[in-house]
Amino acid sequence: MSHTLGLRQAQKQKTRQALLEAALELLEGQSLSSLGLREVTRAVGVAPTAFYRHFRSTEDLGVALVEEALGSLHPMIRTIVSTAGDSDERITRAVELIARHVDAYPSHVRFIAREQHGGVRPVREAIRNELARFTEEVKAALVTDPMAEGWSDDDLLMLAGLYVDQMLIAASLFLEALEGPEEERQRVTRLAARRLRLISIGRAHWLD
Amino acid sequence: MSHTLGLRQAQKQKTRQALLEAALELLEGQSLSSLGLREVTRAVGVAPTAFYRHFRSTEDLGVALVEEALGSLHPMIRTIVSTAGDSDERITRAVELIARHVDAYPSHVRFIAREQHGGVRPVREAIRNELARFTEEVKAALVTDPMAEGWSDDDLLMLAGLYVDQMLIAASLFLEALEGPEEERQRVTRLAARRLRLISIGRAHWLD
DNA sequence: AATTCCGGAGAACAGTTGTTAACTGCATGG
DNA sequence: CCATGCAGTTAACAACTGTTCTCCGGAATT
Repeated sequence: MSHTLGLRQAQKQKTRQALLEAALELLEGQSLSSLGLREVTRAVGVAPTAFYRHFRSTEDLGVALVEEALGSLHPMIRTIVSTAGDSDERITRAVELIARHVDAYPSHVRFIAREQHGGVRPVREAIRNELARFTEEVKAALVTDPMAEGWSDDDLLMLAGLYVDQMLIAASLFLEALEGPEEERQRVTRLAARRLRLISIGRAHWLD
Repeated sequence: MSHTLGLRQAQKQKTRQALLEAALELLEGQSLSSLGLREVTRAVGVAPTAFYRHFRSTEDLGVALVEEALGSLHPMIRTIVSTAGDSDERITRAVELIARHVDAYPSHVRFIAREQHGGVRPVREAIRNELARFTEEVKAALVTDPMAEGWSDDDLLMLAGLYVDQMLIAASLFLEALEGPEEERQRVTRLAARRLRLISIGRAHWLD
């Protein structure tokens, strides 16, 4: 299946990746809808027209970025939901993993947070679809928990969505705290953990 | 106090308002960081240079839009938190009010959702500050509730933030459902209500 | 009634944008 | 080894951008 790409295609994917990375960096200070194609090629050190060999437009590039950014998030969600331990331990571990992910891929997180409600429809939809897949995955993990007994499918999906949204909010808060003092990070950690704890308590008493 | 503005200043505020409204409309299809000053003046039917009489830049205009958009939201929050009745009634009423607000000011909601994490720092900060004020207000309302007995200040702020974020998420969902079928709006209504209900349950058992 | 103030218009600027066409050189497949 | 394919280049285009300076006309002030 995985042919060792020819020299030709290898070089192509290399500049394609360079374009994506340059775009991600430029997007730290603006939104996708204002990102110019020339701006990106200039940052890479390539002719403007080379852009068209890889993407039809910056919109197109944005959609590709969604896959890349949320692709890196996918394994993390798996790790979080498959963590063992009691409720508090799992929450602490989840927040910790989120913080670490933001440290590792800050521009990915920024891009998703920014473009989730951004000005480019196809990108918004790509993010929405991808997040819906995450939510389904979280829901599937919740079903296996004995606590899920008696829960309707709809309610489980609601809970999963609540968790996913909280994770995104937490990630966004960690991002803002990235260049701040360590104490700010600690504050965010505690806040996010307490939010998740309250949701877990609500979950435990949902069927009362 | 309220002088009837001179003809001069009245006309000025009129075109200023026209600029804000035109910008808000243009921002339905893009982000603030890609909004051009000429674009706005063209939509109003005024010379590009007239823009400078009112704003230093589109960033400046964006900050002004934050006040306008969240100003309209302020009284709604007051209404929600001051509503009487048991938990379920209050939740139903709150979701209803949110839906109605989105119907009345869709572009305001869109602007806030989009620029909360958007590419223009001063605007992000203005939104963050304004939302923090809302959260404080919600917290102040929560304190008056007998259920708040034994709660720490920090936990109350956490809960208030949770509520505010959920309201914003609900508003954003209603916005997406605006041009969709009625059944989609109903789905969002039920989803938002159940989310708030779960949070309220968690709140009721927080001190266990 | 004369003077100042000021919101807006007009023209011009240098710089940027997306897109087109025709090209070059090198890896690829016959 | 030769012919084809194709990633990237070069040059040029019309259209657009933010910003400056100069000016106009009418409201505001005295």
